[in-house]
Amino acid sequence: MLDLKFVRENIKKVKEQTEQRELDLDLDEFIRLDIERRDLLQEAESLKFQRNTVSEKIAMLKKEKKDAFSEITAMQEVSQRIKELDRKLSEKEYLLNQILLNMPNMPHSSVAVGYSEKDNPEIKKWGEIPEFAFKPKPHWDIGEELNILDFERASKITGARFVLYMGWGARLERALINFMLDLHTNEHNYVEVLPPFIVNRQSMTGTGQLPKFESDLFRLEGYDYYLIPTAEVPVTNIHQNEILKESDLPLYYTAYTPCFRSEAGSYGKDTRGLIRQHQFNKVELVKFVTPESSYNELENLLLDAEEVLQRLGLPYRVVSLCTGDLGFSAAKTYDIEVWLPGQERFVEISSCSNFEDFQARRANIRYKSEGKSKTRFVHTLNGSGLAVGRTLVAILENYQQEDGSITTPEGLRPYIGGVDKIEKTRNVKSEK
RNA sequence: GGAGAGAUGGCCGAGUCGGCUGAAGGCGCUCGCCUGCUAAGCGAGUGUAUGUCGAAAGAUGUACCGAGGGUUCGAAUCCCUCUCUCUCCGCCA
Repeated sequence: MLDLKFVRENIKKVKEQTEQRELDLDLDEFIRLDIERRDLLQEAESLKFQRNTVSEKIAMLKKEKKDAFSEITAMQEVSQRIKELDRKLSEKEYLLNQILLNMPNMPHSSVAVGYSEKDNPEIKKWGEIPEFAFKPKPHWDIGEELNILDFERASKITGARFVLYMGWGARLERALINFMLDLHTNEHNYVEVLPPFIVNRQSMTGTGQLPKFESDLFRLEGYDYYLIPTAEVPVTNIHQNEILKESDLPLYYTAYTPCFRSEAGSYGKDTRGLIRQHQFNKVELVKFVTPESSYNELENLLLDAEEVLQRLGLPYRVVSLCTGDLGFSAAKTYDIEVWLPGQERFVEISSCSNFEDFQARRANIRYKSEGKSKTRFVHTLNGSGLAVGRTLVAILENYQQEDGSITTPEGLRPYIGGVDKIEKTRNVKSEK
């Protein structure tokens, strides 16, 4: 959420911004409501002052057994008027808040202006695109041939866009989770967190998924609860409504969670394989930092995520999202895209963002330095470290051998009992 | 799911029959004094949000005692609804 005062004072900038994103927000209405709200507030407050003073006087009069009838009748009217003003006021505030909650963050000045992902500048590249003496296969073929990914049975169990990992597939996924968590906790100083996978409306609003993106979420029937679309939501909301000590900052958290996304509106996109699933695993990195340090922290967050790919020997590039491709809550985002030889394309495997105080304001996460009285909003950041399913995809496609087996990345071997090669997992075929 | 108890400031903990209670008292913390050092002692201060005045220091208004609503001139105190915590029973990994 943007600061009301900021919007008021920078209405032109905000307008340009929302127009560029083709958002339908009535900012003139916003200005009008803001003025009305302040007028109402002023009137209500001066009446309340009057009521408080006279009420005290009434108490005195009663104590002295004197008559207070005229004061009381006068205040009856004042109270009625206050009630009316308060009602109008909360109406205006509600409307203002709705507009604010639907207003996206302002991009950082270093973000390139552009309209789509084609305009995202490439920041860096790492690793060699592997050469194959044969035609590399896409992971869905590899996975099914090795009997480690079963899409058919998953759709029987649940439906489309779910996957069943079997044997070495399941083992590899678990190994990746452990590998990532160990790297971030042992070497990058993150505290491991295992949060609830179901959150309430307030948490979803705090990080910016609600109210605008309800259709992307799975909601529990009969509750105001949602399945998390990313660990960002529960982990960022750990400190919802808290005032942190500056000396405790920066806070680094890492969490493994499954992520649930309805993928509404993505029909026909990535329908094969496990690139786009309703449920996938992710190890997330979340930071709470001071405003002064947040952009430096973003660079380091990116490096922490990149290191996972480097240790796994997977080639990737980093792009910086342009203004048109930037997410709702982010001020700046780097996407890491891993190379998938089976599909001959780069696919997003991590997204590292600085939200500045956008989420902190929504979730009311502040900090205070020792001895000083003023509180400030923290800056929050998060990044995937990494999307586990897509990492598994990248390993299958980049490490595939001509005989159909998979060489395992050296860095991962301690997590899979030292095996250097994955071959066919035994499968039970039905006779139909 | 059933029965009961509770929710007050950084923490503990008072708040009588509704009225100088933003909230006693204690602890903690900050600053100052005192003191060979430490400890103890003494004094002052110590919430958040937002508005107004002020260059600033600061002064001042309003709101906030789990959340929302109601009664009242006036509510932490009375009434209603909800949420959460705890205890007991049931069920369950």
